[in-house]
Amino acid sequence: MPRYVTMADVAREAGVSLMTVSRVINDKGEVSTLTRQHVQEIIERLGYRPSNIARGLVTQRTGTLGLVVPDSANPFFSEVARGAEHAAYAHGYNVFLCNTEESTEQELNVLKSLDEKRVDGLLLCSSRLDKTALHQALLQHPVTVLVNRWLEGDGVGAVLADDRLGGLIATRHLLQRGHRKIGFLAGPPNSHSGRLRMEGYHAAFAEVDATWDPEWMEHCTPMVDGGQAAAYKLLTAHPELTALFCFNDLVAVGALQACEELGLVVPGDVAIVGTDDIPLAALVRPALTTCRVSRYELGKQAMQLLLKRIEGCLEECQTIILKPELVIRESAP
Amino acid sequence: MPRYVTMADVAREAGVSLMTVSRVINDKGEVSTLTRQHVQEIIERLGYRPSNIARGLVTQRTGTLGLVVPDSANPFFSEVARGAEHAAYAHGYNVFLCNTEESTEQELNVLKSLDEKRVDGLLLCSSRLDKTALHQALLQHPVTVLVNRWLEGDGVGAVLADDRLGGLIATRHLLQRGHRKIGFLAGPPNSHSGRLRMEGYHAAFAEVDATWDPEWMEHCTPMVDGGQAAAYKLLTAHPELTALFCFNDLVAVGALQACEELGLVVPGDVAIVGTDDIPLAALVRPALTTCRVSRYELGKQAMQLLLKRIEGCLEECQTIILKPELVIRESAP
DNA sequence: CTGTTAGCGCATTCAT
DNA sequence: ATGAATGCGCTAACAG
Repeated sequence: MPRYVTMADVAREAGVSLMTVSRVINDKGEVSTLTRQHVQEIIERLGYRPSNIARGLVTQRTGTLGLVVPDSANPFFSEVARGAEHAAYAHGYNVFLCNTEESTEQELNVLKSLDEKRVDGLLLCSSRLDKTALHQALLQHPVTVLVNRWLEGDGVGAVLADDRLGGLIATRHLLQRGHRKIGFLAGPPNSHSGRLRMEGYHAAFAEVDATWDPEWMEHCTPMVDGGQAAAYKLLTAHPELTALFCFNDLVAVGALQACEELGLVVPGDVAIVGTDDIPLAALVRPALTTCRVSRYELGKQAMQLLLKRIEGCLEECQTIILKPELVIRESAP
Repeated sequence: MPRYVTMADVAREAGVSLMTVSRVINDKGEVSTLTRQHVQEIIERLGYRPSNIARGLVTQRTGTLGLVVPDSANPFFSEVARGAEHAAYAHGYNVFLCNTEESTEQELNVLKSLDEKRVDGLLLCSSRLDKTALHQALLQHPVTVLVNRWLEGDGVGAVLADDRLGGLIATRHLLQRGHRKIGFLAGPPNSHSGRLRMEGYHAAFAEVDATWDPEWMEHCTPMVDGGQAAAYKLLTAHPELTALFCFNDLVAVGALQACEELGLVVPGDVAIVGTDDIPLAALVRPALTTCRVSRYELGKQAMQLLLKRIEGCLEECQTIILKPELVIRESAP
């Protein structure tokens, strides 16, 4: 394992001092064009790469960021991550990707490890920590921006989708098409987004003076299996339902499968609206009508906000809310 | 921005020397249980977190790894990444996620940035660099393991799927079902995997003394759009084809769409076999028959190999080859 | 325009 | 069982 080339090696070889090399590297201070070129050559020849870790020790900035998500293989978060990574890289930062596996203990662990790595900033997606624990955790941390999660009070940034509006426009669409008995596959009971979507769902009924039945709602795990089971149960118990609004597209796909099992035609017998517009949504048959928030944009904007705050603009707009839009496809035309 | 608590702060507060604190942190050397507890308490109270970057400067090990993928939002790589990240985290490492965006220039850039971060090791997935450039790049780098890419000669580790075998069993399945005119949607021309799958495709024909026509092959971008366009073209030009073997599942989904447009029933008129078994494969209708390699396993095994090599076992088994298995669903029963 | 001195936060080596 | 000195590779603040 041959040692890394150091600045001292370059300086010796070039016959100059450390500082001159440092200046060339950082394009700082006045260095004569001649020596600059000379040093440049030596750097090339020796294949010198400045150590960001040594540099970080003195500058107190590592050029690294932490990105914490529940599950980076989930198509939702993988897109958010990509948007975030892209924006970070454009500003010269590298990002640590950390999965919490939906576990709060693991979430605390990764936050600690990122802290020890001295990341310059933190992007925390869909944190499952409760208010107190989250506050506590952020105290020890550098600049933080939350994605898909809101925290009252202090000055942490946040980027969110307007989930209430999402629930509203999705349900409104179904109501406009004449549906009155609309089921809601609500996702996990402790999901903040889920609660907001429910509010929107109720608000839409209120707009047209229609009434909803609490029995029309069913919680489920936010995946295909969960959606299938919940849809099966709901449609069996309430054959009067003519439409379903779903927590996310995976759940909606599960609902599609449940309808298939029950011999119900979509959208003829049951119309279905999902949420998120993951790539899958356009590929299943019937293709899903769904409520889109750009996940890539979510990640990108969050990262840009984080970077601004790192660069010092802590007063910078604290909360960004992305509006969803309805994408009408076959499952609820 | 309050300064981080340092070891000196802890030492002063505890009334001991730096070394004692260091020993407590690293669980090293003999420290009396009493002082250990005392120091422990102060650490808790002050919320001290050792700086991995300072530590890295002296130990020459950062506890960080680089993970380079073409596109982390691609379901294939996002699963690989998750397996890799999981394994790394289990060993106390954090991983930098880097996207190359399928660009070799970008790939070189991220490799450079990871080098400057002094990562302890590198997991390089589906590198698009040619042999020479790859060799050149790896020279400057610490321990490296390749995923989905083979490089002859020196001692870099590699974990790959047996793509030739994949092509073989997929095509063999179609031949066994009586198909003789089988098209091949081959993916990008410069894809190594694609070439191997083609070999397997040809080998399967040879097994049963059947012949294939070079005209039955069509290159395409490895995504839904690419698959759709290529399948459309191929099926139009060669109406005699009764089956398609596809570079990956996204391409296969594109082929499904092309069949729909052309009024061809799958699998009645055209049978389709994909590759990878991404989650989507089971969700489209008809569900895809496909050739599965566990992507999670690919990432996990690669990372474990990398870690072993970092820990010193450079002679450790250099190449791991994962066998694919055929998953039979509706598109080619 | 260039070099010198100092120190970032920690672990290693040697002393006590 | 504990502490003092030294240096990891680099930049910031001064000097010259």
